[in-house]
Amino acid sequence: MWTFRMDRTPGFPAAGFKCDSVDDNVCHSNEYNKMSDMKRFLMEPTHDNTAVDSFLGLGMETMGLSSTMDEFSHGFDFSFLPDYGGLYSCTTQDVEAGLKFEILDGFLDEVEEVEGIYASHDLSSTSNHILLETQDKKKVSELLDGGPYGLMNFPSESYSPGISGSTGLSEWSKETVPHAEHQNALGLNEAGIGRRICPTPLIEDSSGQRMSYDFRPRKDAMKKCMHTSTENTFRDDHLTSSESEDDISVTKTSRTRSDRRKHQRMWTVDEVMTLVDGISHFGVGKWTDIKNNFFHSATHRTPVDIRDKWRNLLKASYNDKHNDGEAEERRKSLARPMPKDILHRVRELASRHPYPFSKSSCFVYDSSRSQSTSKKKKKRS
DNA sequence: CTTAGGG
DNA sequence: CCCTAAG
Repeated sequence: MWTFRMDRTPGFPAAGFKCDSVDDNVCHSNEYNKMSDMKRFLMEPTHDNTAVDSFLGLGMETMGLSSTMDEFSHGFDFSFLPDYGGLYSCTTQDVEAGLKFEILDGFLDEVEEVEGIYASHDLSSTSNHILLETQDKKKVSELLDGGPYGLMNFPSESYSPGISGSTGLSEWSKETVPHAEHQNALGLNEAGIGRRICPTPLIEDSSGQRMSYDFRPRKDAMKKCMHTSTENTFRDDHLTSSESEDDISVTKTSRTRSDRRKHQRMWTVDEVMTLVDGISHFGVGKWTDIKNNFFHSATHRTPVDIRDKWRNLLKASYNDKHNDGEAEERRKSLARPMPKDILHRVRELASRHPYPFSKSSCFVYDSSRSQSTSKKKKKRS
């Protein structure tokens, strides 16, 4: 089992930015060792995803997507990347890789929305598979050197999901859906997210009955691909075949587009960190900027969503601050243990930026510790 | 259209 | 997450 601890530093390459703090960009060398296992895992085609491919009819070649790759990559707009000296070691090939990744995910999203299925992003393993198959192994290796997953250097939002892997994340991430109703509907929140390997291509409903769907890509699917994200590409899988079946089994509830809270996607730790990074760069309140620069590829996560998340983070960090009581323990047993480091950063940023909470003065932070640790925050816009 | 706030 | 008001 891999245990990728989130010793991510402020300047993590997730967003392709350079922080004004010490470390910046590319993965730190000390992470290489940790990643080696994962790399090996990725390099080994032992996991037969071809079944999934054919099942979904998502074979890149089959769809002739490869031919359109150039078009895609050329039309992709990276102009949003500020010149923070932030270089993302992202070659054209990397971009294509990322695009392939996104495209596949785009189809998945399409499927999810249209069919109402949440086949979960387990299928992203398919993407990896394809990537690994289409790219020169050496090349892939290079890509991976930029991080646990080469495409993680893809300049947009947190492509670092891989790093967050670890069991801790899945524990944490599957909690964020408060309503059991959605949890059920999303299925993947129960077990899907966090384990992306799906040895079995069969999609089953909760009763174990196999279901068949038309996964052929649609016209607008392609269009959507351009802006689809791959945020939920966790890699914390440990091939627990026992759970793999649950990963895929998805329940389709009678939810329509009219329903509010359509797909409440839980925020991953990576996203949160990306958000924190974004806030440190642009400051609180510049949510469109943060969205465009740090969550560009995240179709969901509107500026408002980001703002909301920040609001919640503040609350979380606040709660985390002074509650060591018994109520906390009870809460923690059910909820995810939001990484302390993140909460610290949140608190730090919060002390720096006054959130426009005109009335709620319930967010009080002692500026004592945050000042001592301060030095990485830039200036407000 | 973007943000702040409240639901 | 959603909706709305306000700039």
